[in-house]
This record gives sequence, structure tokens and C-alpha cells, in this order.
Amino acid sequence: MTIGRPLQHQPEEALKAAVNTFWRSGYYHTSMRDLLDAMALSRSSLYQAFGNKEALFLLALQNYREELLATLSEQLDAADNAWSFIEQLLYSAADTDSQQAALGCLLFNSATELGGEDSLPAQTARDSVASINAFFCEVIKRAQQEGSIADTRDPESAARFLTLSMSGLRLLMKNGVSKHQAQQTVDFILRGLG
Amino acid sequence: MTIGRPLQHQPEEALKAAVNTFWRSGYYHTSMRDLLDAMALSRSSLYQAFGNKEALFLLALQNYREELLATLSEQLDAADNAWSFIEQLLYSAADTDSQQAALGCLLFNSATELGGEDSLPAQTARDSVASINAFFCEVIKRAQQEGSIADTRDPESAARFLTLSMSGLRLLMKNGVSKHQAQQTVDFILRGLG
DNA sequence: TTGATTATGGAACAGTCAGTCCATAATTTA
DNA sequence: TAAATTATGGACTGACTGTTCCATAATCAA
Repeated sequence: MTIGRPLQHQPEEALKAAVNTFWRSGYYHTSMRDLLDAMALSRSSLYQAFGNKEALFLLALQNYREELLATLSEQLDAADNAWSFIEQLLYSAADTDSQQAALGCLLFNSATELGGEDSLPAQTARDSVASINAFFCEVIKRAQQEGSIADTRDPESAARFLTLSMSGLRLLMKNGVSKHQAQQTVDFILRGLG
Repeated sequence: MTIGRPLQHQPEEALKAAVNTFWRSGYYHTSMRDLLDAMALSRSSLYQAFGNKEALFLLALQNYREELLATLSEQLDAADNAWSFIEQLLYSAADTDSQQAALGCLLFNSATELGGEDSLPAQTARDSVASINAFFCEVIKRAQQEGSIADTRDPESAARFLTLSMSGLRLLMKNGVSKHQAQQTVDFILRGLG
């Protein structure tokens, strides 16, 4: 066993609470008090366990990204083929309820908020978006192998278009567009992609 | 003439400086000190002339939106037709240098940052995005009259797709995508739209 | 039980936040 | 010149910011 007083909190659950807090309020507008309340631990414990606000945010971004990529991989494996995965991805994004839609995606939110900063959080946010884009690129390539996307298309360009579309779709949903309207918009995306 | 001591600053230029400040740092992360420095006036003058931070932000959003819509209208009038306006709009967005790209669009930034809040700034940000979308809708209708977009397309859906695309393009540019890569992505947008 | 080790609660810190207030400056009209 | 009016500079407020520090609590090995 480890020596010393045992932890009185579960770091994984605390981190999830931190993710949700940053998700709701963004990096700068989230205060340590917000985090303390949401994570349900004391100042000392938070700083001892996670370092500081920036380090906690980096960890939250990483956790969110890994969980997102894991979910996407599962859905890809469960789908009949790459193209139907893309369809499901877009239509399910268009089908989120308004409360969840108001949150958007933590990665897109962070990349937008931190913009072109050269800080570590900003760079990490950009890297996270790039990792999602890289996943999409593999999906595109598989769709091309399966014949549902023309081989003549540059897969990286197509992946960027899909990233662009997901990000734009999140914004539309944040702006209060209805599910039906969002679905109609998805049809344009699929036409551009196919 | 007006009675009393005359203004020692030009409200229009000060407002532009405020716009740029909010543009760079967002609503919450912009401090009154940032605004005072950028606007080059004293605390008293700022509060007397513009009320408070929220009121100034609303004014900045309005100013940005009006100027953007005016520029778009000019470019639409100068274009050969609605479709070539759309092309130019997208390709010029893909052609912004990295410094400007890092800023993105104040309206999309604000709508993303303030998300689903029911505050006045959040509502105004959403309304501003909606007004851009409404402009795009008129452009789409004109393109349909001119025969460059099929009449079978729902103009409002197409407008939302164009709004989504502009927003997504801004995110890609923020993420460091090159001009060439952005141009390739625009081709996907145009294919989806046409 | 004692000593070592780690976690926690809470006080404290300097800095920043948005916003207010008042004395004073600069202009008008009379 | 004097009174009225508006703008400005700057001190000030109370609340909040992220972070540090220390005494204490809770566990382990000896």
C-alpha cells in the first residue's frame, strides 16, 4: 500500500466534473471556485492532485479528447461501413437536445476561445482538433476503399471539410436551430462530401 | 453648440478600438483595463460615454455586425452575380493571413463563447449570427433566380449551410490550416451548395 | 506507540475585477 | 467675469482572481 493519508476523493470523477465545468464556461471564465464546487474537493487537494488551473485544463482537454475519440471509434466499428458512420455522426449531431447543444464541443469551443494564442492551452486545443481531423481522415480513406467516396477526392481535404462541418453544425445548434432545420443542413454537408 | 466641456475623445474611434479588443480576447476575458488602454480614454469617460462593460459589448457587436453587413452588401452589388459573390466570399475567407485568421469572426466567436446563456450579450450574439444568416438567405434566393442554384433547394437550409461553412472555415483558419488547404476545403462547400 | 508520509481544511496573499465618487478642468451662455 | 453644464483624472470600494502556506488529520511501517 501507499504510505500516508488516503485520498478522500476520486480523481477520475473529479476530472470529469472539471471537464464539464470548462465545457460550460470555457477556460478563462471558469474560476477555481467553480472548479472546487463542481469537483467537490478542497483547494489543497485540487492543487496537490492537479497542479494548477492550466494543468487541470490540459488534463481536462486530454480526457475529453480521448473519450471522444474512443466513442467515435466504437461507433465506427459498430457501423455497417464508413459512409453510414459519417451519416450517423452528422445526423446524431443534428439531433442533440437544446440543452446539450448549448454546450457545443469542448475542443471546438476551446480552439475558438483561445484562437491564435501561443499558450500551452491554445496549442493543446489546436492539437486536439487536429487529432479529430486525423481520425476523420482515416474514416474518409476507408469510405474511399469502400467506394462510397470518389477516389479522386483528396482525403485530407475531405477530412477538413468534415471537421469544418461538425464545428459549424455545433455553432448552428448553439444558435438555436431546430433539429429539423439541422437535419436539412446535414443533407448539404453530405452532398458536399459524397 | 452644446453646453459644457467638450469630449476629448472620438466615440467612433474609441468604439472601434473596443471592437478590436473584444475581437481579440472575447467578452469575459476582456477587462475594463484592456478597454481603457485600447480606447485611450479615462475610466470616467468610458463609463459616461458607454455605460458599462455589457453595454459597450452590445454596442461593439452591433457596430461590427452593421459594418460586416455593409461590406457584404457592397461586395454583393459589385459581383457579377450571386453565385460568384458566394465564391468570392468563401475564397477570400480562405485567403486571410494567419494573423487575421487567428481572430476569426467576432460574431461566431461571441456566439460560441456565450453559447446558450440567456444573458443580453448572448442573445445579441445569436441575433447577429441570425442576421448574417438572413443576408445569406437573400443571396441564395437571388442565385436561384439567376439559375446557379437549383430551385428545388430550400433557400433557408442553404443559407444555414453557408453560415455553417463560414463559421467552420474560420475555425479551420484559427487552427492553422494553410491558405491552399483552406481553398481545397472551399471546393467541398461549393459542391454542397450548388 | 512512535515516526514517516501523504491529504486536507482553512487562513492568508497580492493582484485584478467591474464599478462608483468627487474634485477639478474646460467649455457654454448670460 | 460669473454661473451653468459637461468631461475628465484618479482615488477608492468590495468582491473575486489564482495561488501559497501551515497546522492538522489520517494512514502506513517499525
